Amino acid sequence: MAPAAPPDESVDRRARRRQRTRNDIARIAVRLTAERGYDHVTVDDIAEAADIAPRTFFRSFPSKDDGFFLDHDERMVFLRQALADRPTGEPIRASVRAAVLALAEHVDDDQEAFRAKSLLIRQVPSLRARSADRTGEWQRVLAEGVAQRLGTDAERDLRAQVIAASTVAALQAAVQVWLSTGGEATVHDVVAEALDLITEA
Amino acid sequence: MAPAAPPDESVDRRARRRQRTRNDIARIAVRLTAERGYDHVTVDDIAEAADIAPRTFFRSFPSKDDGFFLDHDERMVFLRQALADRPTGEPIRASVRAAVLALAEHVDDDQEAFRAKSLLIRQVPSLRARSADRTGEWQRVLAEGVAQRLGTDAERDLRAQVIAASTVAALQAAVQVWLSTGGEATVHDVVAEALDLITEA
DNA sequence: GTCGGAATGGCAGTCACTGCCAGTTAATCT
DNA sequence: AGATTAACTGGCAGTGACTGCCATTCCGAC
Repeated sequence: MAPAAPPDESVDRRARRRQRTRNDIARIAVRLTAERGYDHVTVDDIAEAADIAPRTFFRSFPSKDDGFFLDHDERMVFLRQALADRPTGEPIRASVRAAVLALAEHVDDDQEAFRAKSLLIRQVPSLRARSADRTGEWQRVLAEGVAQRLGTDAERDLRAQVIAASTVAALQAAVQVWLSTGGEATVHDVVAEALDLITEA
Repeated sequence: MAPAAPPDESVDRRARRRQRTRNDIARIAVRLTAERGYDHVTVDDIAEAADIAPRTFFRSFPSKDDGFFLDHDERMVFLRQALADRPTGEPIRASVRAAVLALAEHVDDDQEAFRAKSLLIRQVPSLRARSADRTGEWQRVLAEGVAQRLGTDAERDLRAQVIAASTVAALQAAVQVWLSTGGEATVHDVVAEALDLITEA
């Protein structure tokens, strides 16, 4: 038998609790790594600092690295939605641009945390690789959105793929430059400039 | 005292021998993985099939994954050189385009092997992530070449980074589409088309 | 209060990878 | 040829990420 639908509140409560734990663990993992360096922090260390059993860590995150990409999934959802929300009449590049800029703005909320985490990721090979892979997922999201607009099959539409890929690449490049320069500009502005540079000769 | 310079021949011999071993191991690793799937092949399996001790495997490759990226370093050197070889008067985008196309042509030699390996990499998360990271190195090479031409500092020059990033992204996208479609076109042609699409509205 | 499912913990095992030392090979010198 | 020396290889023990399994605990629902 299907169990009686539980009152919303309790479900939310469980989910929220779970989410809070994840946040805590992630925060601790990042802090410890910043302090001691990635390979001087074991999962056991993180677990102990978070006051959980090591086994439990892997119930919250599939791997040690995943604590560093806590908000990735939400951002993917956000990006997909932001793109879908653009008016259908708008030129496709403009829509993509707007969606990505919305995402970038999202980041400016906690620039310092973002900068710290990004620098860490850039330094550690396994995190860097993971990050690059996840960037590929953003690209997939964009490509699908674009293909949907164009009425094509994303995987086979070179145009959609190139638009998505070059956009994400520009975003990525903008963040890297932002990290390397003092950071007097906001992420949003640098990204905007980078997006303009794609199509410029 | 510095040892007397050894006759070239012997040095080359050692290097060649070493290179041959590496090739052998890599080939075996790819074959086994294609047959059984990535996580049903241990390093011990590969070592045994290659008739070496497991410990020796890690003398040839820093990690299990690295066998799949055997020729990466050569390609980076090739790309750097190809870009440096372009005439200084040429527009920068044209130079980058020519260099990347030269690289793509390089691949058409053994399309089938390239396709098989690429499909494998695309399937396996850790290989995919590693691949994405190495793609980032190509981007760095291109960005440095571009910055040198422009007389700027690569890390801080947004324009150089965006040109490099969007180019590599297009290359990447082209390969993915090539993999997804039947492959009636050559890699070179698809890449050329992708590069054109970057700057197109 | 108690029932049932979800979350947690602990344990043992696999596998990637590393440092260390010993044995082997192979190039160089006399 | 035989001694010397450096590179290559192998084995061993240890660490750390991750997994499957089972016992325990927690907590909302009745």
